[in-house]
Amino acid sequence: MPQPKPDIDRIFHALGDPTRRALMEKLSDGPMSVSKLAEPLTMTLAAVVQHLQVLEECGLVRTEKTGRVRTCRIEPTGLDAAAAWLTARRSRWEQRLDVLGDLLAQEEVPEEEDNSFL
Amino acid sequence: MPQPKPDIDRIFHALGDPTRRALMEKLSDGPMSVSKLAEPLTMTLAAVVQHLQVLEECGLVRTEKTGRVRTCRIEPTGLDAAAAWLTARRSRWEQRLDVLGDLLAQEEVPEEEDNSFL
DNA sequence: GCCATACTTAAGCATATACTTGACAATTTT
DNA sequence: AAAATTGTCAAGTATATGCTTAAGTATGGC
Repeated sequence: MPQPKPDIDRIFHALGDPTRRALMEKLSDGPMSVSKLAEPLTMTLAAVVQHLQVLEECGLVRTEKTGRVRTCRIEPTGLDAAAAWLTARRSRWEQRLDVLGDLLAQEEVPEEEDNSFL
Repeated sequence: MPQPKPDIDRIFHALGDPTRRALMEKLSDGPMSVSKLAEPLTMTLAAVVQHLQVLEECGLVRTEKTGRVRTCRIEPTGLDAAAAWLTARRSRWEQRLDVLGDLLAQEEVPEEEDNSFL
């Protein structure tokens, strides 16, 4: 795998905004129209649409327009990459903390990218 | 708990920047001085320090200065909140998708707020 | 003491980001 | 057909962000 990165970059950036995370939380309740999503928010519909575009471009949300209403829903696999990154970091230094007990070794840590657990 | 949010807010924002995630990855190899961290990056030391401040303020990294060198290390519990958020979202709609499958087996998708099954 | 190392701090800058407004288009509803 | 609903699009703006430069502080080695 040469560079599977640009995706995770946009995903984390997307999740970095509190409004967008709020949209994700709202959508966890189930598919919803844009105006329904925007309803409780203190911003214009246009702003919400812009956030939705960000979420859709990085694969966190899928939308479909039927008639005049656009229905938004969570893309189930969308968060996988982010979850994988977090898990990898955590297992990495947990592993290191275990070993840290016995050695202050100067040996290099192997550059394994083991995502097989996903 | 009135406000358990501001923390996760800053954590996701911190992880939203690719340089800061790179720092986290580098620190997964073990504790490191600031200049060692900055070495492979194409930016000034000052910039790296600014990123480190962000990481430290949200509890992802802990630093300690001894002599003239500041040693940075990952704070093991730092990513917990973020991981918890992701897990919660995922389990939420996985659960929903399961129920939705059952519903679809019988009838059409309910249009209005029928979230009683959540 | 003197100089290099390893930061620290403050200021400034250029771009990115999260919005707003307003004008428009497509679909329902009446 | 007219009006209301639901969203789209294009600017524009104000602030946030990532970075640089430059000057300063504290420590360590000679």
